[in-house]
Amino acid sequence: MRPGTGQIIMEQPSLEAAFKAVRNGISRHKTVILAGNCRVDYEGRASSKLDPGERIALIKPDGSVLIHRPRDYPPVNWQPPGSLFKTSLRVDGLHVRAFRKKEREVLDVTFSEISLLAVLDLKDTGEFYLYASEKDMQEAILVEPSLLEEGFKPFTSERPVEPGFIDIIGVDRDNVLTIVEIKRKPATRDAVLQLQKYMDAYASDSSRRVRGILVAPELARGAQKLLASLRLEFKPLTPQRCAEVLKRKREKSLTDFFK
Amino acid sequence: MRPGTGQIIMEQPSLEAAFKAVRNGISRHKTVILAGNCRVDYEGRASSKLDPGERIALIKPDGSVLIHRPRDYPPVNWQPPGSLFKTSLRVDGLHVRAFRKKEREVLDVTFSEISLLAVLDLKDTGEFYLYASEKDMQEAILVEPSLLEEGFKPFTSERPVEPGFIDIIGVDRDNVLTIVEIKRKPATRDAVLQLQKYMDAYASDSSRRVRGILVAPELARGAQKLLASLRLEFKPLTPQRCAEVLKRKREKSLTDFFK
DNA sequence: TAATAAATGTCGTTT
DNA sequence: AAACGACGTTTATTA
Repeated sequence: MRPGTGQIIMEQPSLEAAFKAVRNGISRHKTVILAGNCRVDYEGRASSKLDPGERIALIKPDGSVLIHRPRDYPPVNWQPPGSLFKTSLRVDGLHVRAFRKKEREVLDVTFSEISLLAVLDLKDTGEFYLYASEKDMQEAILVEPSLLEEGFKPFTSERPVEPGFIDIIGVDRDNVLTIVEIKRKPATRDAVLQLQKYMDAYASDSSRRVRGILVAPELARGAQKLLASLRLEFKPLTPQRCAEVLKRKREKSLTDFFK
Repeated sequence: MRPGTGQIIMEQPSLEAAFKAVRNGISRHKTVILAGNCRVDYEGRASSKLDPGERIALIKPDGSVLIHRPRDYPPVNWQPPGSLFKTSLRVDGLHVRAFRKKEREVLDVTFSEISLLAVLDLKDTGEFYLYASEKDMQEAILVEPSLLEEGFKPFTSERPVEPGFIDIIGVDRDNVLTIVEIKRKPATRDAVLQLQKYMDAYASDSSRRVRGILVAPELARGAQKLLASLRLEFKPLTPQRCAEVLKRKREKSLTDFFK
């Protein structure tokens, strides 16, 4: 262990040395990384057996465990936060049991060989911001149509999100049919053409006037000219703004519920 | 790098050294672990920003990426298999971009400080066996009622899985009403009492004889006596066996489909 | 390629 | 505690 870092990193440690470091690391709520040959057994809602092979085990201070093979996005085995641990040294290797009493789930990992052991003291207080997806922008406009423009009335069925290809369809304050295409990134010429395609579909079987509005945080360079020539409109709106509106609406509905 | 192991492990490497090792490791399809202070930006179906903090980045040979904070089960940011990489050394640190062109998703990780770097060559060919859950055992008996006993006929609606509290209900070869309670683990006294509860519910509004069968891989010690005194029955059956039956059935139905 | 269903889904909120 | 819905769901299966 290097002084000042508070972390332990061992390459090809003996099982005995690894055992001590892992047990110590877990009890002190450090983040433990183990890489090497292991077998894994899970018993709970289902049960599983993973024959020996080289994987990475990640043990977090909050009691979550992840066993990762050198492929695939999801862990092959895992245990959610709140797990308890028992570490032991056995004849077949270093054994770590992660279990949740309440859920009656047990995860057993047995390392017969360890190529890397790291006990890290990770400090992570950084904020995580998740901005809304296009779907959320759609929902925001449906619950607060003035985000598009005053007087807009979307056609809504029971469900807040309409199926189909057109993001939103409705009528404006003058009862003019209005088709809305939403992009969460600067709208390109492609986005304009996409909207035009929907416009064509409606214009073909209707002689009524139809408005087409492209909603996006901004309009990309080449798109502006095309938009104007096709007599389409642009409404600037950011996913962030939509996220705020949705959040406020949810808080409001909660307030209404309690009053 | 230790000869014979084919792996690189560096503690507190310089960003320059880390850059070379990471770029090399990714291009050679090794498993790369990075731990240290980083910021993460994601842009795709949604967008996210993760302010600086200490995390673990896992880059797999199949092109999947996982960014793990020292808490929580799911990764805070990720990229599924098939991602492409661009690694670069910038003024603000070691930058790794994982992107998927088709899905138009980009993940950017920038390490300003690295406490651990590991480039591993994990060999993992071990088989993974997932045995059935209780629900799967239920389905196995419904598609192959002889698993319970010859002549058993479960009441089945359109769907193979019946809703409700009783696992399976049906009639035996003599047309006697039969209630089945399934446990995927050794059945305890509680399981016996649970079955008895369902029996009582049926006995109360019916004078017909009713059989109660407890299905489980084995009968726990204390349960055997209770079972006998309540005149209930036990049928040994393992989740593994059910999984095999289901697999065979699926293969058969596939064969029938093609002939 | 698109639609559907399952997952040891997980994780939150609401009842 | 149970139920319901969302998720950058992911994943496999099927039309």
